[in-house]
Amino acid sequence: MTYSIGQVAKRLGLTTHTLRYYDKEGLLPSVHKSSSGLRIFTEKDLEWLIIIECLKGCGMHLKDIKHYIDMCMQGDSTIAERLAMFKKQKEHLALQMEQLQAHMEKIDYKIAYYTEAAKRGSIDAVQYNKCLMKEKERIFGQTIKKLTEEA
Amino acid sequence: MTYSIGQVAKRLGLTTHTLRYYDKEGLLPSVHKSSSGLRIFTEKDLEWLIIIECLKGCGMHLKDIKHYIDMCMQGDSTIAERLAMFKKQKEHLALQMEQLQAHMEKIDYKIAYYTEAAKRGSIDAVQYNKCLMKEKERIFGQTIKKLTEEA
DNA sequence: TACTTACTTAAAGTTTACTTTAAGGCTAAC
DNA sequence: GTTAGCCTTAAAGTAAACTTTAAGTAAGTA
Repeated sequence: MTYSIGQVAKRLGLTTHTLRYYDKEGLLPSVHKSSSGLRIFTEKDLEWLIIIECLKGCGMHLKDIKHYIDMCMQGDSTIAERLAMFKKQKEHLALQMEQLQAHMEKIDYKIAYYTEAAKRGSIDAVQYNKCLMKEKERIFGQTIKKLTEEA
Repeated sequence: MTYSIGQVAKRLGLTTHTLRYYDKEGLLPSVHKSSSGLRIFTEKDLEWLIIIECLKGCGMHLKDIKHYIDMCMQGDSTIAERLAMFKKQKEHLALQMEQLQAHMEKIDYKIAYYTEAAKRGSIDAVQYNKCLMKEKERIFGQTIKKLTEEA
């Protein structure tokens, strides 16, 4: 089973321009061309693209993704480096997840805050909800206290 | 307790340039100036900055963050819209976390893959580990199968 | 045959969020 | 009195990942 550039683009939510751009940048070394010059994508190529999207989604730059792909092309001598790269990305990803979790706490607080404000009819009145004020202290207190202590 | 621009920059991991840039862009309407023109940051301003960092970390653009801040300045008439904004951000954030989780699965697979390759001494030999091949199917199979079916 | 989809090169344009440069001036602390 | 840190405006520069434009060609499908 093979796919045209248009089919792949549609399914992965990219444009054909982007796929050609990736190809030009050396990110798709395994994509072959038909006798008439059309790009032919195999399932292996789709796997590559899925990994590219994954690494991009982790915040890796295209040039670093290219470096990884170059290593793959080089063969078994780069196995250790590739393993190290993914281990590093895992740590990075774990950090990102922690940060998103911290953001989520703040956003949940703000939702509670504005829900209370909507109920009471004004921002000023929210302070009378002691429970919310404690929550605020819990979420903002740490960061701000650190600032105060070291100032 | 108040802080200078330099103190705030240091603590929040920003530069003084960036803080002045934010100020210029209207993101820090509550920062006042001393008689000699120095910016004076209060704890309230730090809270603002923490929220700005949070929204930025969620992928929101500065101009949308500014819109939020403008709403805050407008007062109680915008409470409903602000609540809606945070609810939307929560959904967005939940999606992001799901995606990171999906990325993590792929990265864990790659770590297992290259660990096995390192152990066996070659990429080619990895395919003999049936367990890994099943894992690969589980992780890549779905996405690729969807492609195949609808092609 | 007409239409859709694909191909090429090469350069210019876009967006976001800064960062840098320039050039000069004020003020608080040591 | 000098140094460190702060201030101003205004414009130019940077990086990343595309996107767009131009201009022409070729192959496969209804």
